[in-house]
Amino acid sequence: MKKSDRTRQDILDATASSLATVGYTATTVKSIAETIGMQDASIYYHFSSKDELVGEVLDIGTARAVTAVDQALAELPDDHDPREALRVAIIAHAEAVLGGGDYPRANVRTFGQLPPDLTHRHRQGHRNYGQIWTRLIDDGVESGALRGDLNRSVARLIIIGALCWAIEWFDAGEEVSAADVGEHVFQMVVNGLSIGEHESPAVSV
Amino acid sequence: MKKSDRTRQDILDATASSLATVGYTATTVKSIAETIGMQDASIYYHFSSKDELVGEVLDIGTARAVTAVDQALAELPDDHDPREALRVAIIAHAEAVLGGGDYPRANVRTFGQLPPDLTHRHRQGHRNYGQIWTRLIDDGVESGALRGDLNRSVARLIIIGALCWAIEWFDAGEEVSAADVGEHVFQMVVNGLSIGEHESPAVSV
DNA sequence: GATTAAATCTAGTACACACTAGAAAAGTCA
DNA sequence: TGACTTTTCTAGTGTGTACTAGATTTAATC
Repeated sequence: MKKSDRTRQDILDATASSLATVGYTATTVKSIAETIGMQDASIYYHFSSKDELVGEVLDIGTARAVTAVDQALAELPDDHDPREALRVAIIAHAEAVLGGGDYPRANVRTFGQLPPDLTHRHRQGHRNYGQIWTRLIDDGVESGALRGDLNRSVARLIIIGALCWAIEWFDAGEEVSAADVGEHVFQMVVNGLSIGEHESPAVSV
Repeated sequence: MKKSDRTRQDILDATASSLATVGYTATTVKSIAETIGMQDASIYYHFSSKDELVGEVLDIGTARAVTAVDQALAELPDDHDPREALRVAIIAHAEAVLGGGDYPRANVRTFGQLPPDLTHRHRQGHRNYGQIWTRLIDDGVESGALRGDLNRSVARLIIIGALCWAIEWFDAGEEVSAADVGEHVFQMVVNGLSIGEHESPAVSV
């Protein structure tokens, strides 16, 4: 039972890496097998189909992202500012998706290119993840720290979107770190780019 | 010479629509041909390959997005606030990509799932588009309207990212319009979600 | 209406893909 | 060692893809 588990893990790792770098379509069963020195047919001893394999990778990815954010929030002091909670969550997400391992990256990278079955399978996971952010924003608005004149759902999706899209341009080799990206998103989205006084005109939505 | 041009246009339209809704891989030559009531082989009378066809659609998409933003900026009064320029550009982008036609949507939707050749082909177009935003941010910082303590390149990519990712969740049928999304991005990114006083700690990047 | 050109179709090729069946090898344990 | 199980391989199938060649039809021109 030992060998099988290790090979299985190798397959998952190789798949996560491939998904994260080249996406769903370019991730073929053959290419996965090649990176771990196997024949493509051998993959099917461990997984019943490509999509089951990919699905498992994506499950791990969401789980890791959720854990990263939850853990960061848990480390906050009890009397924290709601803005600080948002900051910590944003940076944790950025580090998980940009700086972290292949699994969360695979999740974001393949978003929008998965076959319907897989998309549907992960809908619930995404919803759960979204709820973390919904609560953060609700807390901020209800405590009076954040503006209440914006559509909270749209605000949530904009924050997550800015972070997710970063995977398309972020380069781990450059001088800007994953945490830097998170800090920038926080600064912009919470404090704003503007200097000094500015009206915050009510937005009718 | 008339018939050919019209058919060619039909092919381009069908391709743009397909790319915008199902992405690159699921857009097959056969499916394109079917939507316009042709045989797949007939496509090759008008285009030499799938990627040449797709490339042309993407070219049109970038051109339309650039035009939309440029036009919106051109309509501003001469003494406009740099923040207002950013606002107008953001909303124009949102409307072009979310509410507009299939061509700009195809561009954003297929980003990250194109074969290397096509990706490379459009790199310059994206650079040009990015420069519009670079100028807007530079103007804002240099006029003193926007903070200068953030990495401008990162800021630019975060704004564009928030807008581009919106294509993944935006639903034209809902009560939130494309312009609403743009307005939200502007409000968050420029004015910030925060209420009242807040330190803007220098970010070291 | 006949002749030519433009446009589309029929019928295929070649290839990459996910996946299968059964033989072979590698590992396990008495 | 020998019997058994687990794991991997060899060799294939079927399907969907982009794309081609040549016949056929449709449109334009004289």
